[in-house]
Amino acid sequence: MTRIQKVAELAGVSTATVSRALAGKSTVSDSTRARVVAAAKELGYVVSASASSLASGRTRNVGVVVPFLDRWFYSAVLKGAHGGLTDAGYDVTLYHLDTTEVGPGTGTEGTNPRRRRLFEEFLLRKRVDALIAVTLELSDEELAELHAVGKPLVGLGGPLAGVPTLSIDDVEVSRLATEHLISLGHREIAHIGGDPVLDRDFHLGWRRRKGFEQALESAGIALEPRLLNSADFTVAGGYRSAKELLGDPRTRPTAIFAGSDEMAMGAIMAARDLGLRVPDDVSVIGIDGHDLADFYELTTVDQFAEEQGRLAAQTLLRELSPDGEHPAPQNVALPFKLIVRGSTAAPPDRR
Amino acid sequence: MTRIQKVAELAGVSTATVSRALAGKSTVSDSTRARVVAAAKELGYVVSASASSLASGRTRNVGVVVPFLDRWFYSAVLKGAHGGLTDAGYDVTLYHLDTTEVGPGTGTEGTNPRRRRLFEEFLLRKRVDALIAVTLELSDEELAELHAVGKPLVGLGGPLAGVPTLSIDDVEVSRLATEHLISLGHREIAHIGGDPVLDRDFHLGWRRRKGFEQALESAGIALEPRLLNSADFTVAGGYRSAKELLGDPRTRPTAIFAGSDEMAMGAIMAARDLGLRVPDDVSVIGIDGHDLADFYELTTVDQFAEEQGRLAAQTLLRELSPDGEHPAPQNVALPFKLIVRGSTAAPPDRR
DNA sequence: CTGAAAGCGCTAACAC
DNA sequence: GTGTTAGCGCTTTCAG
Repeated sequence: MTRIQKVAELAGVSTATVSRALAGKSTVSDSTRARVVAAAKELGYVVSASASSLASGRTRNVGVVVPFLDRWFYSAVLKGAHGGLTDAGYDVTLYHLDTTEVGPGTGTEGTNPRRRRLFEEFLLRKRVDALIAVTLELSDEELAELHAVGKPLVGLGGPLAGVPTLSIDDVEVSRLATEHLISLGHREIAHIGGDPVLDRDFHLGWRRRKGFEQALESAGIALEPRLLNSADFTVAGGYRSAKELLGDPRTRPTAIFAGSDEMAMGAIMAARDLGLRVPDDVSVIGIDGHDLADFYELTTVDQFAEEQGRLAAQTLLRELSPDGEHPAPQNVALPFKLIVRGSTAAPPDRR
Repeated sequence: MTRIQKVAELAGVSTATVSRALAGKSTVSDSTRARVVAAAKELGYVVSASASSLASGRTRNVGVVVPFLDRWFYSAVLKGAHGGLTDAGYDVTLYHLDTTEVGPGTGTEGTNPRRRRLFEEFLLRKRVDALIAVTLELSDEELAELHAVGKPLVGLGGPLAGVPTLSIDDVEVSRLATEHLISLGHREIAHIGGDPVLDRDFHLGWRRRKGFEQALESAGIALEPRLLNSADFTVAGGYRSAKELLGDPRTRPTAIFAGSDEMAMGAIMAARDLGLRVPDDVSVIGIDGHDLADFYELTTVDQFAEEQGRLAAQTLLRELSPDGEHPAPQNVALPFKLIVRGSTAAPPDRR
C-alpha cells in the first residue's frame, strides 16, 4: 500500500502539499497539483480512509437507517439515497433497525439489545459523518444521544422532533386518493390501513386513515367501521384483508383504498379470485408509485420514492458542506401525484 | 466526545489496559475489566472507529457489492449478509455496481468512470476489511487489484476465478425445474431465460438455459428454438415474453419454465390475461423462492436467498478470524429445493 | 504557494 | 496482568 510519503517524494514536494493537492484545495499551484496527481496515479495511491478521518474529523461516510431491507419502498429510497451520496463521493453504511421487533412507546426501546447496540456500538462509533433515518421514530433519549454526538441527521417520512425532515403529507395523500374514488361516484369505500405494530413506529397507518376519514366527512359520507380493515403493508396482507372486505356480497364496498400499492395489488388479486372484475365491480387505489403499479394498471398516488432518497441525500450533503450556511428547513413537504390507471372507474350502479 | 484517556483516569489504569479490556482481550483481570467497563459506561465512551482502524489495521467494516438495489433476490441476499455481519459486530458498507450499464467483456470496464471510481475511490480506500461480491464478474485486472490490496473476498453466485465462491449449481437447478415439468408429462416446454445484457455479467441466463436443454435432451425431447425466449428477470419482462409464447394457439407450449420467479409471476398473469388457466391450460415454474411465490401458488426451485447472504457473511467472517486458519474452500455448492405448489400440473392432454 | 511539525485517538510491542 | 511508548497515515496550523 502506497503511502503519502512516496507520492510526495516522487512529486518532489512535501506530504502536506500532496494532501492539499489531492483534496482539491485551492492553495496549490496548477503545476504542482498536476505533478502530484500524476505521481499519485503512477503509484496507484489512494488515501487511507481511517488516517484521513482521524486527522480531519471527517469520514466521508454517511449512515442510512432503514426499518426494512426487503420492502419495495425502502429499497427504492435506499437506491436514491445511495446514488446521491455516492455521486458526492460519500460511502454509505447501512443500518437495519427492525421496528417490528421493538420501538419507542413499547417501553422496550431502552432495553432492546439490538436497538441499543445499534446506537452505542455503531452510530456513535464515529464511523459516519451524518445519518439519514427513514421512517424512523426515535425516543427523546435516542434523539438526545444523536444530537450530543453533533452529527447532522435528516429524517425521511418520519416525524422526528427537532430534525430536518422530508415527508409527504400523508393525510393529504389519503384525502386525494379517497376523493378520486368519491369523484367517480363511489360512496361505499373500504380502507385497508396500517397495522398497529408498524404504526407504533411511524404512525403511517394512522395518518393515512385520517385523510380517508376527512375525505368521507367532507363528502358527507358516513364512516362505516366495517369498511375499515388493516394489514401489514404486504401483498399477502392486502389480499387477505380484501377477501374479508369483499367476501360478503351484501356489504361489499364498490371501492377499496389501500394504504400502499403492495396491499392494493393484493386487493386486486383478491377481487379476481372472488370473480369480481376490476374496475367494473370494484375499484382499487393504492399509494406509493410501486414499480409494478403500471403493470397491474393500478391507480395510485405516486410519492416518488427513489427521488425522496436522493432528496434526503442532497439535504444532508448541504448540511455537511461548510459553505452555504443555510441550515436545512425543519420540515419539507414532498410532492406526490395521482396517477390514474385502469383499476378505478365509476361504480357499477352508475355505469 | 470522551476519549480513552478519560476512561483510563476514571478507572485508574492506563489507556492500554482500557483498550485491552474493552476489546475483550484475555490478558486483563476480571476486576480491572469490570472497573474499566463501568468507567466507560459512565462516561458514555465509544471507541473512535478511525483511530482504532488506523492503529490496528482493522476496520470492522465489510463492503457488500450488489448489482441491484431494488430487486427481490438482491434485497434478500443483502438482508441475510447484513444480519450476519451485524451480529458479528461488523458494519456494512454498501456498494452498488450497476452491471446493466457496463461490465467486463464489453471493452468498457476499464473506462467506465463509475465502475473505475468504485474501485479506486471506494473499495481500495482501506475502508473495509473484506468484500462480498454478489453475482459480480470482475475482470482479471480488477481481481488483481483486489488481490493486491490483500482483502478477503467472497463471491456469491458469480464465477470469480480464484475466489471462494458460494453458488447454486444453476445448471442443476434448471434441470430439476425442467424435469419436474417433464415428469408431469409436458413435452412442449418453453423457457424464458436471461437477457444478453445481464448475461454479460454473470452468465446466469446461459447456465439456466443449459440445464433446460440438458433435461430436454435426456428426455429425448427436441429443442424447439421458437420456445426459447428471453426477458430481463422482471415481472413485466416475464409477462411480455409469456404473451409472445402463449399467443399463438397453434404453437402454444403446455408449460413455461421461467428463469426467475419474478418472470414466472409475469407469465402467470400473462396466461390469465389470455384466458388460459394455470395450471389447467398451462403450467408455470420459476426459480428463486420469492417471497410472493407462495402467494401466487407458484411452483419454484427455492434457492434460499437470505440464507445465501448469511452464509456469505459467515464464510467471510471465518476468513477474517485469526484462529481457524482453514482457508475457505474455493467453491461451495449451495442447496436448493423444489417447492411444488399449484402452478404446475399434468398437461391438458393427459388429464 | 509550500514546508515543518504537531497531533488526531487508539493499539501493539515491549518491558516489568 | 499492567504500564510505557512508539507509531498507524494523514491533515492542519503556523511559519516563511
